[in-house]
Amino acid sequence: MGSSKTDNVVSIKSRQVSCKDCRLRKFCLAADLNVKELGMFEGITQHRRSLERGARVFHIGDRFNTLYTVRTGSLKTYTLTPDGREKIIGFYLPGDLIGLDAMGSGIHGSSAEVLETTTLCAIPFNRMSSIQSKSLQQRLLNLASEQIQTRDRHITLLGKERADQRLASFLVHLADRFKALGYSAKQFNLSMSRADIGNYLNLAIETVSRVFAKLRSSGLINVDRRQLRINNLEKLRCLAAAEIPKDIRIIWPGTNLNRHSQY
Amino acid sequence: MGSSKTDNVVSIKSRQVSCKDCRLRKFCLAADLNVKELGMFEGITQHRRSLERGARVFHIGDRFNTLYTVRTGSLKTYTLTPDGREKIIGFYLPGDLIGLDAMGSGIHGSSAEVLETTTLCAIPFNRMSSIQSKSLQQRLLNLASEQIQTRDRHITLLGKERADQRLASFLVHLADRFKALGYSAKQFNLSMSRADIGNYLNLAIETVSRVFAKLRSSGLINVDRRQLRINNLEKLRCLAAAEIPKDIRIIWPGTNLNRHSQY
DNA sequence: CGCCGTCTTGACGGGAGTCAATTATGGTGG
DNA sequence: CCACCATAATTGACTCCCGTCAAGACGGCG
Repeated sequence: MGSSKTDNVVSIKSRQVSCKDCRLRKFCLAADLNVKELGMFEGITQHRRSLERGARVFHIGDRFNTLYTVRTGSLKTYTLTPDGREKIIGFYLPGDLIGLDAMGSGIHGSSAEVLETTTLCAIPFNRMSSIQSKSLQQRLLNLASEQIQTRDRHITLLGKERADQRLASFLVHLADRFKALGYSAKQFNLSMSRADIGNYLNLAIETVSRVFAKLRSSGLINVDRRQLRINNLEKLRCLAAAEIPKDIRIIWPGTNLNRHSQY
Repeated sequence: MGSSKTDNVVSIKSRQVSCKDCRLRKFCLAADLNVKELGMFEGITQHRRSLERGARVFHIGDRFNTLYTVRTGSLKTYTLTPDGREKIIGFYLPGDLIGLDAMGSGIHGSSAEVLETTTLCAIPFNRMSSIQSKSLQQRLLNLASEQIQTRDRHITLLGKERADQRLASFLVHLADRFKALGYSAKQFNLSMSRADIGNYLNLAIETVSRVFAKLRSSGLINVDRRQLRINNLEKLRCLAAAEIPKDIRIIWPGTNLNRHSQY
């Protein structure tokens, strides 16, 4: 079925929040626009009906023509491995822009799938380009650049060798993002499954489950299904960062560096 | 010292190849420029003296002001982990553009270090922006987008569970890039150390060495120090894709052949 | 030749993957 | 309301790939 869900877009202007008043504007493409530019931008942006869990926004191989900003909800993007399994690249929250990776080739190299009931703003790329706005061009470039840095941080995260560090980093990063959005950093729910988390972090689903259990029993977090509460964000952050450099072993030979029970 | 190496840039116009005749132009920012634009672009681009192995082009935390295109040689970029070790994000070959990740924040989030004697073209970002060229803007955006896709492929590569798949993927990717540059895909030398490769692929240096040995003993490649010869690129590609060619067997030491060594 | 950094090779143990069984949850229909 | 099932998640047992430690080989260079 491909990207059939992009068909029959119904603009629900009556219920839409105008870009001018949108509290997510500072995150999105329209961040730096003046009033006139904002009007033009709003004119081409389509506020789409909500999508249900599992719906695909675009798929690998689809022709690129639209950028999307998450308004509410969340989604994941993934590529396909040569043997046909999905590899999750990122999770996207309100304010995030998706589709940037396809501008270069004109073909989507990843798929985007909704994790929960989600609403998006759709921004036709051609029409957007026709808005001759220096601010908009600049903003687009900056967002692309930021996404490169985001990828770099993800790659760095995947370099952490131990499973608890990777999961802790993931949770801390989520907490920071929710905080930046004005939500609670300590309490939120995970819209992605354990399988998604494991896929994202290169961990088996059982390992994710076990690390959750360990973090819970150590008191750092509470988890019940998708509900997460972080009891000690700072210690979690330390765990995420704490890798024991090899030199420390040389400095304190024979020390029992029990790496698991310190938190 | 920071980015002191960017000081005292000496333009060696006398020996420089003009952008117009540069065989790497189709890869670089100047790809789509018309004659007039090309002249302006060439006017602001500085062709820098060669850098020696270990030289840093920019460092994490440096203020961003210049994009660089690799003319000859190669380099690596890396971030720092929270505990201060480097995590290699990518290797860059002639034609590649570096620095794009810093446009958004204005601060470099990664460092770039030369792996061998290398020459760069330096493109001051402000002056480039002052060239009001639609083609140039577009090209910049496309390259940023492509780098996002490159990162996504790298993340996908890191998701491969077995060490030989990751290393094979790495070698195949290198081969493809050399071929695209007009060099031999079958024979080239690795400008990066085993430690760099391991860091890039999330493998211990010993594992890299062992997998090289296995690939050599299975006849897929020849390696002597940094010299690499690929004897069977297609089978290497299959291994990278986790598709197992029937007539190749790689015997792992201390492993019974039950499970994975059927190839 | 001795020093040093890079790389290789061997031995060993552990963290996490795999397999499997159990529980919890949610949706559906009788 | 409960039986029924599918999916998600947990937990246990076991295996094994690869990281770690250690020693040695191989240049390159003064």
